[in-house]
Amino acid sequence: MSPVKKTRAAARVEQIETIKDVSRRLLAEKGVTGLSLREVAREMGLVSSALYRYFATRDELLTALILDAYNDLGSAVERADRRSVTLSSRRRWHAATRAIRRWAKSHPHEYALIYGTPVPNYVAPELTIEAATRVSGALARILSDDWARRPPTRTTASTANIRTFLIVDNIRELLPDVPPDHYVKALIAWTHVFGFINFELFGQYVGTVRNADVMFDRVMDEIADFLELGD
Amino acid sequence: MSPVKKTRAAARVEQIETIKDVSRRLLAEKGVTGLSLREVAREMGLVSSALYRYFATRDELLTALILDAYNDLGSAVERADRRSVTLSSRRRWHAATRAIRRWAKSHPHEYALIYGTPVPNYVAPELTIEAATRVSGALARILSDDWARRPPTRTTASTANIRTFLIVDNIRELLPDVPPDHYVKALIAWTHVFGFINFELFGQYVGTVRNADVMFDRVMDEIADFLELGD
DNA sequence: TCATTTAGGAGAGCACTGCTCTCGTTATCC
DNA sequence: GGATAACGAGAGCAGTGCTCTCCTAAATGA
Repeated sequence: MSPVKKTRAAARVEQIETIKDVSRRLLAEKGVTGLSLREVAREMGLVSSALYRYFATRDELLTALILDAYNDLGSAVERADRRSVTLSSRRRWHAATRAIRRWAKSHPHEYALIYGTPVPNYVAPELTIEAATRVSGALARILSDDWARRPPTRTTASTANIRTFLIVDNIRELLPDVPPDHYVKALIAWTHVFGFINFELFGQYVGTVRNADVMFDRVMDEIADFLELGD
Repeated sequence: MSPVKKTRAAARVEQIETIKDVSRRLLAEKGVTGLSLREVAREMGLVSSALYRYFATRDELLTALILDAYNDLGSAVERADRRSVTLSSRRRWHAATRAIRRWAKSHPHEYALIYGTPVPNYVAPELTIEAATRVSGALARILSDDWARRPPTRTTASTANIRTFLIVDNIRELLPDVPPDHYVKALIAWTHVFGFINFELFGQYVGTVRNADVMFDRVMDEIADFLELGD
C-alpha cells in the first residue's frame, strides 16, 4: 500500500538473505550435520534465539536452502540450455547434463541436500516440487524438441497400459511432443543423470571409475543413443 | 591358546551384537540422525559411557552398521540369484534386481546409510568396499555368465582407450567373460539399479511414477534389452 | 592358590546442540 | 504521540557425543 517499502521490511529480507548466505557457507565447509543455528548466529554477531524470528526451526531453514538450491541448479541448467539451444539435440543433451554435473561438483553439500538422503523425515513441500521441476523440465524440453523435429512416424500407442504405473498427465506437460510409449525411456534417462552423479559424489565409483569426467560424457552419449537423439 | 573360550570373550561379542541390534531398531524407527548412543545405552540398561568400551565413537558404530548392511544386502541378492541361477539371464537379472529393491524397501534407513549421502565426512574403509562388492559382484556374475553363453563373435577391441577412464583390471575381475567395450554398458546398468531405487526412496518420483513396482520391472526390462541379455 | 593385572560399568562433568521463555528497546502504524 | 508489533539479549531446559575417574569382578600368571 505504501509507495515505498520502509526500512523494516527491507531489513527483514536482508537479514534472511544474510542468514541463508552464512548457512550456505557453513554448509559448504562442514556439511549438513555441521550446520548449526548457534554458529550462524555467532557469525552474524547475534544470539541464537534471534534467528528464530526468521526461521521457526532448523528444518525450516534447511527447507529454504533446499528451495534455493533447486532454483540455483535449475537456472544453471536453463542457462546452459539457452546457450546451446541452436545446436543438435545431442549437443543440447550433453550441455545440459554437463551443467548439472558441474553444479553438483561445485556445490556438493547443496547437491546432497536436494538429491541425497532426505534430511529430517522427508516431507517435500509443494514449493520444492515446483522448483525441482525446473531442472527436469529443462532436460525434458530437449527431448520433446527433438521429437518435434522427427518425421511423424509415431504409432501413437494407447496410454491405457502406461497409465497403470505412470502419471501420464504430469509427464505429458513436460514432454508434449513425445509419444507416451517413450515416457519410460525418458524417465530412465532422467534417472540416470542423477544416478551417475550420486554414485560419483557419494563414492560408489571408487575402484572402478578412474576419470569420471570422461566416463560421464561416454555414459551421456550412450543415453543419447538410447533416446535416439538427433545428431 | 586356551582350549575353550571363556565367558569373557563370548560376552563381549554378544554385547556388541546387542548394541548393533538395538541400534538397528532405533535406526529403523528414527533414522540416522535420531540414533543416539545414550538412547541405545538406556534401552540396554546401561550408562552411555559403557558403550565406549565397545565402540570408540558414534561413527565407528555407524561404520559397523554400514558393513553389516552391505553384507545383509549382499547375501540377500546372492540368495535370490542362487534360486534363479538355472533360469535365463533375463530372469536372473530381474530376480537379483528385485531382491535389491525389496531389501531396500524393507530396510530404508539402512539402505540410506549405504547408498545415501555419506554420513560424516565420507571415508570409506577398505572393509566396506569389499562388502560393497558382494552385491555388485552378484549382478556382474549374471552379465558375465550371459556372455559366456553367447556365440564367440566378440571383436576383442583394445582396452587402451577404456583404460583412460576405467580401472579395467578391477572390472575384469567381476566381468571375466564380458569384452571390455561393454564395460560402460555394464556400469550403466549397475548405476541405474540404484539410481532408480534412490529416486524412489528419496521421493524424486513423486508426481511422475504411480506404481513403482510395475515401473521398476519395466525399467529393468529395458535395461536387460540394453544389455542384450538372453531370454 | 593368591596376588596382580585388566575389562566393564557407574557417575560426574564438559562443551555443544535446538528450542522456549521473558524482558527491555525501538521502529512502525493509527 | 501513544499503542502495537518486531527484534534482539539473556537465561534456561533437555538433549547430544565424549572424557575422566573410580570401583568391582573376572581372568591371568607365579
